[in-house]
Amino acid sequence: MNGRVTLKQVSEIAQVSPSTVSRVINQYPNVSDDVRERVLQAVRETGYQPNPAARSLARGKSQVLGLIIPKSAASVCADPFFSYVIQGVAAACMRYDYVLSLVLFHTIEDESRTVSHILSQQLLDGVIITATQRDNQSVYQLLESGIPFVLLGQHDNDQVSYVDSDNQSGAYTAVTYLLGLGYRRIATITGPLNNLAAVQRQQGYLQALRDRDQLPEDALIAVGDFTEISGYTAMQRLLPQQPEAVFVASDTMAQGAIRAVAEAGLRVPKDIALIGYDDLPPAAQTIPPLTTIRQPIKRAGYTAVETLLDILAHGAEPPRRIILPTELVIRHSCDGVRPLNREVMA
Amino acid sequence: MNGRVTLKQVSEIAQVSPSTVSRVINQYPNVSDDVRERVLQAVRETGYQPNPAARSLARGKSQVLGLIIPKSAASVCADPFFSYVIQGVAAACMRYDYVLSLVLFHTIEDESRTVSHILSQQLLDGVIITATQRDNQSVYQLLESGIPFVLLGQHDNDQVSYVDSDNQSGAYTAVTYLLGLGYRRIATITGPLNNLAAVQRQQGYLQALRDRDQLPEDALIAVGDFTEISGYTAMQRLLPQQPEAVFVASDTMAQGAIRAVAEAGLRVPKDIALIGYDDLPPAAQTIPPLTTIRQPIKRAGYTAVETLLDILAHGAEPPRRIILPTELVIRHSCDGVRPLNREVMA
DNA sequence: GCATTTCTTGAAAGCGTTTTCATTATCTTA
DNA sequence: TAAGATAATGAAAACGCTTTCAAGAAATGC
Repeated sequence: MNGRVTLKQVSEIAQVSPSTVSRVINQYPNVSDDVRERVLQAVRETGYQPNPAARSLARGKSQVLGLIIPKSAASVCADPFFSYVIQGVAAACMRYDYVLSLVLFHTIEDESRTVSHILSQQLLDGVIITATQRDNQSVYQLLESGIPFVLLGQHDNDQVSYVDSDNQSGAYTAVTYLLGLGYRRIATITGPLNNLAAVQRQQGYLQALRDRDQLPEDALIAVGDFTEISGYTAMQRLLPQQPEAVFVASDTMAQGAIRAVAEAGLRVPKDIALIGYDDLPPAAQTIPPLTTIRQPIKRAGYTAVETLLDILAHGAEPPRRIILPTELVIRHSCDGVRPLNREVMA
Repeated sequence: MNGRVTLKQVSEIAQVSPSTVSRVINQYPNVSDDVRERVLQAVRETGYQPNPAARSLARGKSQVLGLIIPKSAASVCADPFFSYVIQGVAAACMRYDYVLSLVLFHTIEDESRTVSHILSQQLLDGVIITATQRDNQSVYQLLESGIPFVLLGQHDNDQVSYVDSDNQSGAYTAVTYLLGLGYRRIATITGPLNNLAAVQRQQGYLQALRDRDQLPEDALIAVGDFTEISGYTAMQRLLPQQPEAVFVASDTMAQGAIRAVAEAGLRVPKDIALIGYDDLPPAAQTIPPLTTIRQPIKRAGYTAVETLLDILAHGAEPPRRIILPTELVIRHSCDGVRPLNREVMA
């Protein structure tokens, strides 16, 4: 029938009290089978759907989750990373019947003001925040406010629950793979060092070298900021050092690196091998297609929601720490021949 | 004070009835100045924030807007278009104090089921839907349901309100620009022809040719589907026709086209000029940087929300049709020298 | 200066659920 | 089979706001 059926009307049709209908709807155990069936029948007939507002009011929960992305508009667009996060989170919200409230910031100044504004609305049951900056203020605001939240990305504070992918191990795998192919003088282009993920990838890089008794050289480490152009300039700085291979901490930067290599009249992978990180769609379309480390961004978003719901149900203690595994995706940017020193990969 | 202050508590502090507080909060005119001031003072003191659930219930409005993106997960990610849409919509929702509920579909089968599910929830005050497919079912479902909605993209049905950018004029500008530079034998790579925007861009292309007395040739029209790879193959089909310039209906396809040109041993823009459409960030990073038509996607999202709110406030009649202008962004993919036939651009 | 209109305010009835509490009906168990 | 425990149900009170209605106060018109 029409969409404005109320619980009371259902109760009249089923000849029971509203309380009982509510119990059936919410799957309480203490309802006799025949009554339950009668109610369900009435629900089916009428097409009854509980009114979310009334439910929120009575239960004191909004059934709304916030996704806070504290990044300027420009960078959200440029980076498909956020598309994936949003997708994963949206899918999970859908799946668990939550409404997703998306909060994007345009400027840093907005951020703290808006976060506290958001929180004071008592609108959100919980929050997911993507904050990879090490010193992000919003995280502390959330912590202080006591609202349940999950961070996408890691954090030092031992009260925060987070979901992240294993940056260090991903980087380690990448570099070990390059070493296994026989490459030496492996350089890296890192992300911005105030970004925890960037630091962890760098550490994975260093660890892999050390485990194979390679001495890391400062000259082989160029700092970027995850943008294409920064990959381009970083690579230009690296080229005089004549690295045989480069571990680039993001696919986007790898694109820039490829560009720099090409402009220098060199070839990937013949003259220099490149391995990226992220496995975003453009990675498969570079020339040559990029060998890279896939991180399960979408799944991380999904998992973050599930973790948040778990916290909502069972409390924030103990904090949840979830690290998702990464995966090596082999394409053709490391296919250069390195007959010397060739080893079998672990 | 704490976040659980209720209107009634405020009313006690201000020594007025709850009704009066409500009137002040909602900016009703009929409140004497001194009373209003007393109430506002109490609100400030307590940090009172209205409870959204209670308000929704009483008003019968949820203050939630839905954004429906009927696209498979993969394509949403691949296409930054949607990032922009989401941003614009999210920003506007924020601005007007609405909650954004994001609805993404994974499969087409999901679509109609989920749309009706969504609608039956009586959760959404209104909906924005991005549907560029000409025969999209969801649009009819929305129409039938009577829920207020705005389409991002155009539609034949004369009851639907929409916001879109001016595809035909954008394409017209692009082709006219090429003609003005002296190029002849201008080809086009179109989007999928079940997509209205794609068709309109094609029409703009045709019209521009006709207006300059150029005869369109079927052999110079290659159909793509907005993906990089389709641009690549379309360009391969076009090359034997030796076009001097190509109007490519999306930047993403233009990237593929550049790739095909490069592989054929030719150069953009020296041997063949290319002009794109969209002006997404990657456009500036192609080699050479892409001259393109900028469409204000984010602004369209923002405007769609404003239009929807207008409909919510004043009814869906008459349907709103908003066409936003596009803009020519000149970079370096049309810089080839064409000494013959050079004309002044209109 | 009295009747009429207009303003300002408060009381109270919703809005559609959930949930507590009390009541009755149904089992156990001795 | 009586007493106590347990299960199934309904009445009614929240939840926190908006809004209608009525009443009293102030302003207006003649």
